[in-house]
Amino acid sequence: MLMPAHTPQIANHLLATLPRKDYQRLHAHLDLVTLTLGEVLYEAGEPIQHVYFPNDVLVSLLTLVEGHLALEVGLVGRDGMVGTPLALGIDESPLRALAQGSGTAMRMTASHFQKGFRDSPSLRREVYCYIHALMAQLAQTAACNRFHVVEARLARRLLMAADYAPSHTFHLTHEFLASMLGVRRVGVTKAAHALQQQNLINYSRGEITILDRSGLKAAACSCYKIIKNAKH
Amino acid sequence: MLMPAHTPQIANHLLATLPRKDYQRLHAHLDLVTLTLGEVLYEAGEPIQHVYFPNDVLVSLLTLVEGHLALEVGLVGRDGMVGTPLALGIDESPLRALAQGSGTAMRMTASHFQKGFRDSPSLRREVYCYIHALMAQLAQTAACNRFHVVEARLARRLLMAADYAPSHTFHLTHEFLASMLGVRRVGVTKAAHALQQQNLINYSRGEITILDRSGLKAAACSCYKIIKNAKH
DNA sequence: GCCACTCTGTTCGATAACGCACATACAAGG
DNA sequence: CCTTGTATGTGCGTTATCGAACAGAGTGGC
Repeated sequence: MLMPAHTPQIANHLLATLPRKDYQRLHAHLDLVTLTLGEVLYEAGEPIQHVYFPNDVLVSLLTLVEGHLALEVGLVGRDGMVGTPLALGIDESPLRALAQGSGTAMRMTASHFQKGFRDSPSLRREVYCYIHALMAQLAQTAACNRFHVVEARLARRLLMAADYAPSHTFHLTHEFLASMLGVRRVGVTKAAHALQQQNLINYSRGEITILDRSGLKAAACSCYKIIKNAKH
Repeated sequence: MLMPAHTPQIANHLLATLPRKDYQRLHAHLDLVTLTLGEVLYEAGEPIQHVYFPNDVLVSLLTLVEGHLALEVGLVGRDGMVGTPLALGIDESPLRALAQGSGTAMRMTASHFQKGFRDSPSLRREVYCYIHALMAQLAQTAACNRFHVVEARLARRLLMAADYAPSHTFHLTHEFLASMLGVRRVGVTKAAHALQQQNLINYSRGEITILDRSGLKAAACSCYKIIKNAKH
């Protein structure tokens, strides 16, 4: 892994690739926190209190559209950060940030982040680069939502969950996935059923296991590869 | 308007709100260019040669998905710039930038922009703020593509065209709109027909006129207002 | 062992959009 | 005038998804 020897718990790529000097200055203000499924890191339209650098947890970014449940438009894992608007000089986001499972992240208050951001050119470079990747992800998601069928989108979503989750099993109910994908729960049930019959996944009462990763890739839309490759 | 007296042709908001001193330093490297419908300002995955600050022209950002025509995921008008990846330290975009009509923009080479960007804190602030608004637009588009019917999305798209176009009539064929919205040409024909029967618009062979702006707003999805309000 | 709850599976008709094919209509040029 | 090309309109059967309602099935508490 990329993490420096003196901080074994830092799996976040943005932090891990900082020069040691820059990292140590930030270190004093970074807290290791544990996030739980369903935790709202910030709400759309409200001031961002903290930024988060996920280690082994997935955070989703959701848009709120009237008459619909929140729709997922982006996913942040250990290669990103939650709270990018602060890096752009904005103190709130139009999106809600929601933890997708249990795991750890490095947390920093907004003001400490802003100071650290000013003082570290390396951090700025990393974060701006990540913002670019996130924009690519938002654009790809827009296209994916338009063109691809539920089954392919579900496969993509499960692959992304698996990439960031600590284990190959994770907790996601059909109901919850339906909200993320912006479809009915029944739509997810059907798609998940189809994937299970192809022996790609297995699930029961919210516990999903990936059986055949490459098969699932074949069932997913090309957006999976595109988004993955955008992060470099 | 916001444009300084000494540069009557500068209608672009980002440039117009710069302090005079900062603007004058940039001025030497800014060219007034005329864009024509269909002109590609940069291609996805190829180095960005110039940035553009639109005056009275609309530029759309398109994602390329295999098996489909390019889908519009964002629109840049006089309140934005084309070439934001350069501000994030990236020299190419995953998106294609396409001029949506004839009009003028201020153009700058990539390297001059990067230098000007380093030297002007005001420009940086403006551009980062715009990047935030653009991200909000991408996210909203993703949701809009998922939830809203063609007629509402068409209405929104026409309103946005009208907001940035010099006149209330503009040239957009059904075929072209279909590609932007990611639907069949027939879908646009039907939706446009419906809007025309409600006396909201009028069109013939690509020339579209808006007859009832507020009526069209009512027919459009709420995304129109949301995206507009995000730009401040 | 029973109850309440959550999660998953199934069915129904309705609808929006699809792909394809063809018909009309208008404009420009020889 | 006639041809060619572009733009728009229409009809057809098909598919993905919707909304709503209900039927099992596993899990945990009492």
